[in-house]
Amino acid sequence: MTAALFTKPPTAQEAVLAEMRRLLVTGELAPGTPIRQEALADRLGVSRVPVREALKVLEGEGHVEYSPHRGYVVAELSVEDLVEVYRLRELLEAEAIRVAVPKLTPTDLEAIELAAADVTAAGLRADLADVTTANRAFHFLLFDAAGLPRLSRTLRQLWDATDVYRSVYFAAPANRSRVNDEHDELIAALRVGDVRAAIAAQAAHRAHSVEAVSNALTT
Amino acid sequence: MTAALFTKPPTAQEAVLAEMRRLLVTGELAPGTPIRQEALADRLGVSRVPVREALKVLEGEGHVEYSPHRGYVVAELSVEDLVEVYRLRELLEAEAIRVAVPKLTPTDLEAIELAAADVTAAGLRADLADVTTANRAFHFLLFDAAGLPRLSRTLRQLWDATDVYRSVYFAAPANRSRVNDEHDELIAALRVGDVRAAIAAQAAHRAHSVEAVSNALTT
DNA sequence: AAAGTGGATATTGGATCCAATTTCGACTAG
DNA sequence: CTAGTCGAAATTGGATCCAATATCCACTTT
Repeated sequence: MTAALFTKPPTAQEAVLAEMRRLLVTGELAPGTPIRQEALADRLGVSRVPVREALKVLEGEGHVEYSPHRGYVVAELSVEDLVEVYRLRELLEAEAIRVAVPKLTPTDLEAIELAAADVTAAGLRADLADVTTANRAFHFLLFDAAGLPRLSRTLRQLWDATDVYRSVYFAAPANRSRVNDEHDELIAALRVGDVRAAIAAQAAHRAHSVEAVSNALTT
Repeated sequence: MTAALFTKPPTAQEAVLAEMRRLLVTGELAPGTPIRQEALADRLGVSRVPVREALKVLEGEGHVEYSPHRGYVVAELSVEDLVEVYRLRELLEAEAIRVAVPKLTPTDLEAIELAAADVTAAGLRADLADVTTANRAFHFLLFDAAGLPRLSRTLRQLWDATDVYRSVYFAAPANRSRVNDEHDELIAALRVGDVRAAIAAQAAHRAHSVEAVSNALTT
C-alpha cells in the first residue's frame, strides 16, 4: 500500500472540465459564444468525446445552454439572474448557518480561521485566482459544517453560477480588504455561537458583492 | 415551412435519458446497483455514447454516483436525505409562492385549476404515473409563475430527487384523495391572494407526504 | 490456512469514423 | 431587389474500435 505521493493523473474528462471552468471564469469563453466542440478538443489535446461529457456537466450547472443539433453556447448572466442567485443564496445560506453554528467544534473554528488567513494572504499577493478559491473554501467550511450534503451541493451550484463575477469583484483592492473585515466579523459571531449575528454578517457580505457586481454589469 | 404536427423524434440521448428516468422511478434500476453501460445500451438499442451522456446528466442531478474507472451506481436515498430535501423545498417553495401569488393572473389560476382536475381524474383512474406527472404539473404551474428560472430549476432538482417515492405515496387511495383536498385548499388561498395561507397549505401538503414516505422507508 | 502476487477477464475511457442535421451561400424566380 | 430553393460545407449525434484501468481468481509462498 503506497500513499498518494503525487497529484494523481485525473481521468482526463475531469481535466477538460477543470480547464473549461477556467476558460469560463476568465472570460476566454465569453457569454453568448457558441462552443465548437472540435476546436475545443484540439485546443485541449483530446478528442470530442470527453469534451461532450464535460459539456453535459456544465449544462447541468447552467453554465452552457444546449439545443439538439445546434450545439452549446456559453450562458448569459443577466442582472436579474444575478439578483435571483443571491436571493436563493440568502435563503439557503441562512439555513446552513442556523444548522452549522451549534455544531461547530473548536477544530472547525480553527480551520475556518486558517482559511480566512489564506484569503488575506492571497489578497496581499493580489493573486485573484487564489483569492476566489480561498474565499470559497472559507465559506464552504462553514456551510459544509451543517452536515447537509444536498444543501452544500445546491449552494455550490449557485456559487458556481456567479463565479465569473467574483473575480471581477476581487480585482478591486478596496473590495479585497473589505472582505477581510467582513470575514472577521463573521468569525467573531461564530466564536460566540451567535446565529443571528452570523447570518447578518453573511447577509451584509453578500449585499456588498451583489451591489458591486450589478453596478459593474449595468455600466 | 411545415408545422410540427407530431411529437418530434427527439435526439435519442434524450430518449435514453427519459427511459432511464423511468427505470429509476419504477425501481427497475434499484438504489445501489451498479450500472453496466453496455448492457443498458443494448437494452435500449443504442451505443454506449448516448448512455454515457445521459449518465452525466443524471449524475449532475444526483440520481447516480460516479467514480472514475469504476462507473456509475444508482444513488441511495436515506431518510436523512429525504428530510433534507423536504426542508430545502420548504424554504424555496415558500419563496416561490411569496413571489408568484401577487402575480397570478386569472389565466394562471384557471390553468392551475385545470391541472388540479387532471390530478383528480388520474387518481380516479388509479393511474399512478399520470397522477405523479399531473401533480407535478400542478405544483410547477404555481412555482413557475414566480418568474424565477433558477428557483424553478432548483425546485425541479429537489422534486426529481424524491420522485421514486412519490409513486409509492400515490399508490394508497387514501393519499390520493387527501391530495385532492389539499390542492383545493391551496387553490382557495391562491384565489383570494392569501400568501400566508397558500404557504401553509403547501407546507401541510409536504408534511403529509414526507411523513408517509419516511414511514414507508423505515418499516 | 492466510496473505500476497501475477495475470486473465470485464468494464470503463477515449479516439476515430460515419450518419444526420443544420447552416450558409449561390442561384433562380417573381 | 426580395423571397425562395437547392446544395455544399460545417457541425453535431452516434457507432465502432482500441487503450487504460479495475476486478477477480488461480497460484505461490510462508
